[in-house]
Amino acid sequence: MQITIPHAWPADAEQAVAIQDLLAERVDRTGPGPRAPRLVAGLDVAYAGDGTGTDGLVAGAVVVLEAATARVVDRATAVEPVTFPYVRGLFAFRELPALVAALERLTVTPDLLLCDGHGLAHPRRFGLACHLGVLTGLPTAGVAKTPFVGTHGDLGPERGDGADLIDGGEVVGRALRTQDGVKPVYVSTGHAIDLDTACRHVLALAPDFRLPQTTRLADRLSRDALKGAAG
DNA sequence: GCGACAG
DNA sequence: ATCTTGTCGC
Repeated sequence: MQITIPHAWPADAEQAVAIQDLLAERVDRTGPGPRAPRLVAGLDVAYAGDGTGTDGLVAGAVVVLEAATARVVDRATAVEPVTFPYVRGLFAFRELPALVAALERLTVTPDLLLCDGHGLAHPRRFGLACHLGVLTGLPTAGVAKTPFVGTHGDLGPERGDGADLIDGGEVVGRALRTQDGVKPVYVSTGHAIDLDTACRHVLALAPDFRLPQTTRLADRLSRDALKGAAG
């Protein structure tokens, strides 16, 4: 799929924030989004060299699963130099170049993108999942391993239990337990999907492990791509 | 100023 | 995120 970046590349954090504020208006918060997506893609990156600075490489990976069978139907990677430092709330600008390049190498168009990180659960309501949603026009959701913004009450101990993430008086995501007695993941919508639907898909994609298969496979693929390119 | 900090 | 020794639990 061809992707056009609708903004100049930011030279510093201030410009990056301005871009987020601008593009945040383009986020589609309408639900329900795809009830039964045929193809679900997982995205992740791996770094070589400095994990926070601008010296290393970033490998982006996309793995597309057929939801009904959990079979891999497509995959793509791209390795790029890191061009933006790690700044809280702005790490999308570190990962976007590699992820967009990988998405462009896909031979199919996914019905849903699951990103490693947050979507609306972001200080400016524009986390990586929202950014990728606006760029691609596809439904997206974020699955993060640790909370970022917001607070939530206690959630039950069993798989499927959840508690809404509240920030600034609004629901921005949900702490969702995907395995009995295991730490929850943090799901937030990115673009063109609602929270309940996103959580349903995340749960369905995580039958055996804490993280969805899409994320696990993309994580492994991004590390492999890095080895083949750098190390 | 201090602590915390998506990946 | 990545590096990496040591440790706990199944």
